[in-house]
Amino acid sequence: MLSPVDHREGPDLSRRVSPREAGADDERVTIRDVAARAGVSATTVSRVIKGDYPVAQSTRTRVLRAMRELDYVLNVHARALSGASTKMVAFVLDDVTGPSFAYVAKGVEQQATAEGRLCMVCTTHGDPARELAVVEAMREQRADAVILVGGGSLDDTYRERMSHFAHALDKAGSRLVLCGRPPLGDDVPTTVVEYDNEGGAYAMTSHLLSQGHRRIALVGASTPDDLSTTKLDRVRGFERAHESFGVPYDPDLVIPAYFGRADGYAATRRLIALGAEFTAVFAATDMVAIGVLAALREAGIRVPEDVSLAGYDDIPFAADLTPALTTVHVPTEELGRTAVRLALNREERQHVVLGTHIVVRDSVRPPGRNMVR
Amino acid sequence: MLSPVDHREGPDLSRRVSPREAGADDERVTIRDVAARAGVSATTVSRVIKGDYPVAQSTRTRVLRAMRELDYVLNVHARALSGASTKMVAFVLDDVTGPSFAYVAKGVEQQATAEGRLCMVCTTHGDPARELAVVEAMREQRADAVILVGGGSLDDTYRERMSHFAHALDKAGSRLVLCGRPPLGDDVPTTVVEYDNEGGAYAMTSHLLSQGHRRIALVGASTPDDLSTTKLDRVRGFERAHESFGVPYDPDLVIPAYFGRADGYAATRRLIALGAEFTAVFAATDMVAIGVLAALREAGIRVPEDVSLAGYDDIPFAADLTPALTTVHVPTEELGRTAVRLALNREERQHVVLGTHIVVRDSVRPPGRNMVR
DNA sequence: CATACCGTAGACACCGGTTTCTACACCTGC
DNA sequence: GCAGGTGTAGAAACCGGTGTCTACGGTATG
Repeated sequence: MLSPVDHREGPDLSRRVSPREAGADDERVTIRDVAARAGVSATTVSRVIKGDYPVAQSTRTRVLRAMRELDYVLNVHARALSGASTKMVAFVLDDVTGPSFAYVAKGVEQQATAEGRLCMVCTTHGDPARELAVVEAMREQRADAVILVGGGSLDDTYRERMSHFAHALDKAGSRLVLCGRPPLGDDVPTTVVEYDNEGGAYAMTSHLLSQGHRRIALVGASTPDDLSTTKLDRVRGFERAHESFGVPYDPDLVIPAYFGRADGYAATRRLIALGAEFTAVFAATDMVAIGVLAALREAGIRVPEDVSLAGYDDIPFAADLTPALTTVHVPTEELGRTAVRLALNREERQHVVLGTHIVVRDSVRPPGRNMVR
Repeated sequence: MLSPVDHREGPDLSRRVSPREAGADDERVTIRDVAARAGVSATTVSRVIKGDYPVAQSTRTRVLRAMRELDYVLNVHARALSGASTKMVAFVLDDVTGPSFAYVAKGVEQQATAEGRLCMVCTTHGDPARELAVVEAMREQRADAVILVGGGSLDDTYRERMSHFAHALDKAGSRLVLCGRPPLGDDVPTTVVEYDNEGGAYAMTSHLLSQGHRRIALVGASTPDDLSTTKLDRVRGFERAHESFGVPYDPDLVIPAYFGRADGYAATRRLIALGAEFTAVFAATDMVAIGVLAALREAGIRVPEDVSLAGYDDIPFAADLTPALTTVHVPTEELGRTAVRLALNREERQHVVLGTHIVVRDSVRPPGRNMVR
């Protein structure tokens, strides 16, 4: 409850400009208030806080006591303004409720905390325009790093503007991180943390083929309006595995679909209605797999007795489905941790690809006689 | 690639105080650089940005062009320092990967965006000390609102320090929001958004009782070291329903457990090993229910033929379990949205309780003859 | 013709820490 | 007894916007 303004100075130049006078109790305590109470200068208080300059023990004690008594809280904006890092990383994703995104978020948060950073989260709902706007906002915030998660757009003007941001952030001492999406180009200063999308799809398709499946439906290929790199890579792995096994695949079994539960469900119903022949379904994500499972079950098709089912992502619930879902594990948490670590420790390699591997559970079996249709 | 500094000005008063000279390419563009390029004062540029003061159209155009050419980015810290709101809300939760938390987060993010705010996320991993530290950090950030999600601690010194923060934030024009946890006291300036934990538990227990169940195991009661209010309320609903029905409940069937999948699993195995008699299990959360389900299945007990199972929270996967889980719906997204809305629009009521309701699916049936054991 | 007013724009202090440069007391050494 | 060093502390400029006060050209008014 100390007056925040020192009145020792003569009445001549005082009060003249004091916007403080209005609200009687708007008491924000500044470093100078602490200084006044401790009987030292603001400089000394600052030094006590930072601890990087010798301050006599007795002085330090007085200052600390004054801080406590006044309930002093540092103003990060003032600190940031005078050149210090903001100690903040920004994290941009499609949707917090995406089960894998949440785990990336956890990894980011974990590592950010470990490195003494706070964490901003922004969602884009898959809108590239909003993503660009959000990145711009992060430039205003002077974030230490801006982490973009999830498959990016391949649109040219989008890539160009994103490259611009990468350069701008770089010049400002910050960093653009692409997490789970491919680089923007060799000359663009970014940190890239990918995982082996194609390899996982290749491994899973190989697993299905080696179990004897010859007609595998892939649900979740690219739609004309969504050319996300994640999809492209997963489809490529699917194709490459067929080539390796010398097994041709039926293009009619490669079904474009978004990555939601409802999309898997709808696609499968359509597939069944069309009378397509298949012994296994490879869903491009576990969410899609859940939809596929529901549609199959509804049609009286048993999994895995009649049709095998594989997913992608290894979301936490994959193991709790009935049957437990065979899927591709993606190191989501590690993805987030790595993104932050690399962005803040620039001496490390700035492009890594994390491995994926298949997790065999109960939803895949060799095909029986009773092939669908 | 435009030179960020305008050199037209005479050499008379320039360069005098220019710490910029050192690093050749550390080009941060300020409002004054824009002003120089547009041939106006910094004040005018500021007015063009804010748009709350008349600026001649021709001047505005010149300024906007200069901003574009220099790739000017506003500095939010400078703005925040000179009194403006930070346009940020902070969001503090246990764990981003908790399925219900993610939905609260989504609601918070949604509403924050709608109100032109950015969103900080911090996790505490259930540690009250860390929660206090995080709230302190948010005070430093001058966030417009600090939203605490999830059952809080009942510890006295914790409550006292949290009350202190509430008062401090209030004085600073900010707001502490308790989301899904009870008020700290009448004199503490907080916004409280709860949901009817007890009512949901009451409704679900009533549902089970009305189906004829008389021996219902409650998995997920309070442990001595975790007296979270969420648990307490759910147990109370369970008890109150029994009273209403005039059915005594067996205290041995009220099992303390944490809220994880593994906890439900372990508790159920213990229950079975002990030879407890029950026809239904009410899991205190859906995650617990998943563990319970796994343990029952492992023991050869069918759900719902042999034992009925009910959950709490209505997480997105509840409908995809086999059998689809009967559970209590919690309006998580609305919880998040409401929290932000009330905190930023202070004229509304600052304490609301959202409703919960049961969602009947396939995991509950009237008890058959073959009761366990 | 002088005064008043309107629209527009600049000067300058200020927000709250940080940093550089300077200052002073005290001690050491010759 | 004085030059030089060391430990500690303060004054003032600065970071980059914003608010307030003043100023100036031009038109409307008495």
